Formats: sequence, C-alpha cells, structure tokens
Amino acid sequence: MRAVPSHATLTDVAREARVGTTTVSRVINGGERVSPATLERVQKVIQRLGYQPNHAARILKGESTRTLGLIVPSVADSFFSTCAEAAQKVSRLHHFLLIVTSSNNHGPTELENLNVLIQHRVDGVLIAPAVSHNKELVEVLKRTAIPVVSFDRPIYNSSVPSVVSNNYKGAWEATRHLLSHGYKRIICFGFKGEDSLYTIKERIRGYRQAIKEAKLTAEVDMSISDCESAELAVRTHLQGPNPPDAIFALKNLATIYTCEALQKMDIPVPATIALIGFDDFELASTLNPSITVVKQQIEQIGEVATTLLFEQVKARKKSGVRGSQNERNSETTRLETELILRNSCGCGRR
Amino acid sequence: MRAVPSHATLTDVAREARVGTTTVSRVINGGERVSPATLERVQKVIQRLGYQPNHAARILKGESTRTLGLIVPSVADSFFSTCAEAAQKVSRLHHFLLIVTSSNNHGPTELENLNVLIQHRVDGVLIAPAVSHNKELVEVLKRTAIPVVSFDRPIYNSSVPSVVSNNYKGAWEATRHLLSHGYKRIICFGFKGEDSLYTIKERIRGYRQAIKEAKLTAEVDMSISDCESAELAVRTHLQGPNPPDAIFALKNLATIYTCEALQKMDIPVPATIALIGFDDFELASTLNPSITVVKQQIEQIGEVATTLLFEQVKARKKSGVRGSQNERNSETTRLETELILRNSCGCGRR
DNA sequence: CTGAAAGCGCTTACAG
DNA sequence: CTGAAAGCGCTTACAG
Repeated sequence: MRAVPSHATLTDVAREARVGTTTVSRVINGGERVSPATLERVQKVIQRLGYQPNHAARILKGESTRTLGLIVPSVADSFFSTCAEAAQKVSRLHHFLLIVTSSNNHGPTELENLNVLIQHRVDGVLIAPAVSHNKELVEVLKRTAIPVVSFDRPIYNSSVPSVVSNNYKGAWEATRHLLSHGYKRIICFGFKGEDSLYTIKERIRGYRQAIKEAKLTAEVDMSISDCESAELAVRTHLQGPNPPDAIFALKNLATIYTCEALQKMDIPVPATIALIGFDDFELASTLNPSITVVKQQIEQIGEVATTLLFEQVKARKKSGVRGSQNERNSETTRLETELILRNSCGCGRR
Repeated sequence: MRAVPSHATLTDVAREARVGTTTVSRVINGGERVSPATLERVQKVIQRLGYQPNHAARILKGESTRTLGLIVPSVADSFFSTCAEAAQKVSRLHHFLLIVTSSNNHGPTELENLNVLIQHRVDGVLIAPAVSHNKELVEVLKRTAIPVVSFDRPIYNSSVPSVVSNNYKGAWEATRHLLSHGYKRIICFGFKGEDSLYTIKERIRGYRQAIKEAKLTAEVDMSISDCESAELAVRTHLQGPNPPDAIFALKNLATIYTCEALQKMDIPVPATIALIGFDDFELASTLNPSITVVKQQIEQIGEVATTLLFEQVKARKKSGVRGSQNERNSETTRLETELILRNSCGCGRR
C-alpha cells in the first residue's frame, strides 16, 4: 500500500484492465470504437477503483473546463442569491459547473476574483460589477479570451453585453404614482455609500425626472444603513421645516428598515407618510399596511444573462476565434419592472 | 498573429524575457533566488502579456488547488445563503476559492455535484446532505481522499464530522413555552416532503417530547408548501372537532406562509391561535403581531464548519496521510438556539 | 477495435 | 542566481 494513495489515475485503470490508456480514455468519453467486452472490463475497473478523471489534466489538453464563473457583491443578498440560483439552473442544463464568488462591492476584491476565475480557465464569466466605471476591470476584460456578460449593472467603455432592469422607468412610474395620490413632498431613501451604484443612480434619475415634471422639489437621503439610521432619518425629516408626505425607498433593505422604523415609531402609513419601495420582498403583502413595490424580474435577469453568456461560449468554441468579434454584442438588455399596488401608497384596501 | 491567441503561457513569458521557465516560475511564486534585475524584467513581461498562471497545470504538478467545495440544497434559501457567505468569508481568509453547488435536496444531483468537485480536486468539501442515511454517499466519501465536513445535518454511518443546531432542544423549549401560556392543543406545521429531513425530524422529536411531558396529544401536519396550502391547513384544523389553540411552525418558510394565511383570513393572533416559528426572519419583529421564533446561529454554523474543514485540510497536507486518521474526528458540534420572545406566542407587548 | 507516443503548462530536484 | 529536463494525468493524431 502506498503512503499517500490520493486518487486513482487513468494509468492505474489501464494497468488493472490490461489495456492502453487510449482505450480507457475512450471509455470515459462515451465508449466509441471500443469492443463491448473491453468496454465492460474497463468500466468494472473504473467502478472498483472509484476512478474520477482529473479535471486539471483534461483542461491542459485544451478541453473546455465546462465551468462558468459568477461574481456578485454578496450571496447573502436575496437579489443576488436569486440570480445565482437562476444562473445555476441554466448552467446545469448545459452540464456546466458554476463557481460563485463575492466581491462585497469592493473593486480590488472583484478584480482578484476575476483573476482567480481566469486562472481556473472558466469558459465564461457573469458579473454584477461593483463599479460601472472601472478602467482596470475593462483592461483585464479586454485582454482575456473569456466571454463575459454583466447583469444588474453595465460595464461602461467595454464590449461586455449587459442585462439590467429598467430602473429609470420603474422609479419614474413609482414616483408618478405617488404624485397621482396627491403627495407633494416625496423624499428618496437610499443606502449609505451606494450613491455611485448604477442601479441606484438610475432610480434616482427616474425619481428626479418625475418630480421635475411635477415642478416639485426632489430630495435624496442616502443615510440608511440599518433600522436605527432609518428611524433617525424619518424623525429628522418629519421634524424639519418642510416634512415629507411620502417616501420612495431605493432598494429592498432600505424599504424594510424604513418599515421597521415607521412601525416602531407608530407613524401611520400612509396617513402621515406614504411609502413605495424598489424591489418586492417576502411578507410585503402581509405587513400592515401592505407595502407597494416596484418588482424586478430577478430570475429572468439571471436566466437571460446566463443564456446570453452560453451563446457566446458556444459561438467562441465553434469559430475558435476570440475577442474582436464580440464587439458587436455590446448590447444592453433591459427588463421591465412592475408596479405592485398595495396599501402603503394610499391605494384602498381590497 | 496566431488564429487563437488564447492565454499567454509561462513559456511565452520565458521566451519574451529571455530566461528559463524555472526563473519565471520562481518569479510567480514569490521571487526567491532571483536577482532583482531579472525579477523586474520578468514581472514587466508578465504585466505586458497579462499572464495568469494556468491553474490546471499547477494542480497536475500536485499543488493544492486552494479550493473548497460547498453542496447545499439551494442558494436561494436564506439559511443556506447565509451559511455560504460565512464559508466564503473563512475561505477568503485562507486564500481559498469556494465552489458553490446546489442539490435541490435531491440525492442523485448531490452525488453528481460531489463527483464534479472531486474531479476538480478540491481540497475539502462542505455539505448539507440531502439525506442523512445515504449509503452511496458514504461509499464515495469513504473512498475519497478529500476531507469532508457536514453542516445543518449529519451523515450517518460515516466518519464525517458535523456542525448542527440543537434542533431538538430548540423545539422542546418553544413547545414548553407555548404550554406555559396554557395552550393545550398545539399543532406542528411543516413542509410537504420534508418529513425525512434530519432537522425537521429533530424538531418534531423535541415538540413531541414536550407534548408528552405535558400529557397532551401531539399532531403534525406536513402539508404546507405555499400560502394557499397554509390557508387550507389552518382552515381545516380550526373547523375540526378539536381545534388547535397554537401552531409551532417547523421552519422559516412554514412560519412565513402561516403568517400570510392567518393575516389573510383575519384570524387574531395570539387570541384565536398562537404561533411560534423555528428560524428567525427579517421583519419577524415588524409584523403585527411580531412573531416569536427559535433563532439559529446561522453564520456560526457556516463558520465553525469551514474552520473545522480547514483544520482537516491543513492536517492532511502536513501528514501526507489520508483516510483512516480522520475517523476519530467523527464528532457532532451542536450549537444552541435561542428563543426570541415576541408577541405571537401570547407574551405581552412592550 | 487497439495502443505507443507526443504534448498541454506548469514545478522541481539537480547541476552548474 | 540560473536553466535543461523530467513528469504530473490526461487526449489525440497516427499507425496498425
């Protein structure tokens, strides 16, 4: 017995089965051009040894790794974990493995993750970029032979196609809806440090546009980070000289913390202040009042992005050419959002 | 220009820098025993070519892959995505990559994932096994040289250590708490098809024990799968000959759907029926009434399991021996749960 | 139907 | 400080 048995190799199998390595290789890869008797004998040995081909050796021979990489800010965020699940579903259909990494919305970590994925020679990368303007990322992407698709956020000045929600329109519609209820002082609540996120900027842009069309004054508060900060923000604004009569929360957690704060402070919604949030969430319809939200097609974002990526992967494999020919794929797919009317905006109860 | 430029190789770098491959290898691996001048020249070429070492070739040379595999039922489940995030954090600290795969609680898919991870020669595997009694899984595990730690659920008849919550005690305490409020007809709500899950069985066992100690009758309804089925279950039981006065929901989604159903049917909680759920969840404290829950230390489960796995990985690497010596690690780490008292159980409002 | 041999891109004694 | 050469575990023309 050897000291470190480690894994059985193809050569081990060949020796035990008394055949050449070529034959074993054929057996593993479908058994073409192998006699039934040999096939069976080799398969028995494979079974007995618990042989699993060494993926690394295959890659070295230029085989596809049949692996996709995914880079998201956080897998604990329900938006991204839903995308990841969708990406995994599509990957499995293609018999691909998905490597999930998280960047914490931190540029350097993201770049590091990308390099690790490149070292693993993944066949393609899905990325929700931490920063949409990122020269270094664009440089690495330009140099790599690997197809990339971004989702939730685009990558500017790159040839990378992206799949995003129509954040601008969704926010515009939500704000318009609040205006239609007669609210005049609508304030925007966002997360601390997320001013520069593409999605947030787009939503603010939509909000501002609607406010502008109504000839009212826009106000954005990006100080939310937890329930306490939401409470502080609400209190501050309500006690100010020109208190708001409605809140537009820019993302799921901002909405949730705002709900918790309003509830804790016993502020009647929508009587004293109305609320619409971007992103639907579990229990939004069960809260009292139920919360009106802008719903994104999250699964579809993950699904469409992954499907798009596979198209590129397959195309590349076929043509054997890389780089320049995907320049023309630099398109943005925009998925529409849906305004789900519940009670927090002032719409009547069923 | 070549037709398929693909990736630059170490040999490319060596040629361009007019050095041997050994030297380039040294530069990539820390630059020991390389003169400063050479070091700089080689690094410049690496930069210029955007060279990234081929991970596969390193593995072939017996290097560690610096990769861990994770198998969970679903990354979209907040419990598991929280575990995954924790595992990723710990992995990153060790400069390891984490490959996340999902099994859908489906034995064959799980086994397939495990085999793919073995093919990738990951240095260790974290798994929340779909089925705790799984002979085939145990067989594969026994044969493989790779360290494995299970979490959330153990793997029976194997030498795999596991990290789980004290589900039994948590459920027993929750039931006892309901009993202390004077409820006599406490019913258990669980998810369809999850009767055989370790965690669920443990929780039911704790519930039954508490009921038995109170000399009352236990009843378990495993028909929940969404809001509608929860509504049906609630209606059926309330209209029955011996209507319940309290519900113990066996996991997060069961609690959430039950809340939605009760709210939709306008059933006063806890007046008509009280509720305690296993697993805390976002907004549990904001619902009206707020929901009393058994809280698990989710991050810790992921963290402890990953740390345990790294200990094994490092030990293996050092000793160079495998298999038998980890038999004695077959221990179960049990993390305590916490009963968070809110209003749905009948405890007074603040 | 079958197999010997070359080679993928690295690392590592070994010799200088 | 530096490099030629062997070899990791596969796949694949090529020859039979």
